[in-house]
Amino acid sequence: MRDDPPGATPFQPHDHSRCTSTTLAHAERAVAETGARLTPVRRRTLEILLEAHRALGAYEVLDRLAQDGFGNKPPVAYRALDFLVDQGLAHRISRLNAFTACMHPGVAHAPAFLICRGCNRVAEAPADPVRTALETAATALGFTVERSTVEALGLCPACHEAP
Amino acid sequence: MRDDPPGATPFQPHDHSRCTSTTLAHAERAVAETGARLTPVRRRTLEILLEAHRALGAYEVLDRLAQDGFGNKPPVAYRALDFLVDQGLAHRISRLNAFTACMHPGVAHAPAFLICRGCNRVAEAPADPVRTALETAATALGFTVERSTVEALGLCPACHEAP
DNA sequence: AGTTGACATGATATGTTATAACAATATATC
DNA sequence: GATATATTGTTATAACATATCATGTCAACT
Repeated sequence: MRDDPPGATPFQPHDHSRCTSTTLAHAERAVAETGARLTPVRRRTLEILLEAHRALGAYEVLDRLAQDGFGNKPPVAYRALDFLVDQGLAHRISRLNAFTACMHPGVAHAPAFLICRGCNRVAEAPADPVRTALETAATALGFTVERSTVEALGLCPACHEAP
Repeated sequence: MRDDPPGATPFQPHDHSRCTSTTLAHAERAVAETGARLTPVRRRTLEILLEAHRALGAYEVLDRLAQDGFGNKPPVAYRALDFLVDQGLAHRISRLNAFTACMHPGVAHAPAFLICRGCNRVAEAPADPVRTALETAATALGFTVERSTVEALGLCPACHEAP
């Protein structure tokens, strides 16, 4: 067993079961603090996202939930996913119409998403300077930014070497 | 008649028929240069986007194409829209699953999109500094960016005043 | 313990967005 | 005008998403 280096991303090798359990433990606490509950469907949905370590469509999530004995109708997946997104435990990747587990829960962040077209994995990159630049551009046109989406499609280090 | 000020955006008043005809004229030339053809459906699709001056869903475009005697099946709209996007004459707004005419065709650009939630109009903002910041963040993780999406949701100047 | 109210889940139905696959037609080139 | 290529049309279906109403669960209060 080894610790993940700081700044670890899904693109780098890491102890997967450990990052999963750490995140789940955090989730329990974080959710409780807001007065919400991490119910079985919600917890399992988060696990599914964590196990995948890539963006999953709502229907992929739904299939797995159904296999585990939860409902098999779309709202089941969408409600759980929306909950996780609201709680900051998952992100929606607009470009893919899909969802990923948040890799830095608890830390205030509005990341840029790096989507590898080789292995389909998604990493979160620190995006403060990106947001700042966007704010500046928007302000120059008199536009007030409320929410923003920053997503990049390309190749991760591993897929770059072995295409 | 008056000229649009440099940096005009859909958020500011401007001579609409003029910006439409200018863009169409440019499109004819630009497309010819690449060896492609601006066929009737494609041309009409671009006109539809230009007339709307906001993001239109593929099926909205399709309805209008059908009214004009073109096919009424989804691929008709999607093909024309994809063509225009490939040619740099239109943009896809990922957040809205919708399309807009490009307001700065010909000029090399990878704009940030400012989406007003008041009036639904979409403006393109210069995004070079934004892309640079994104490149920097990605490179730090060994990720190579090929395409990127930068979209902001918020309020335009007009809607900010009169909500 | 029983009532209430808020939250959560399940089920039905439908709406919206997007593409694969193939046939028919137009256009360019030789 | 024969051939190749690009474009359009059609059928069918896949993939993504939400509205609505019924049912269940849990905690707080009386």
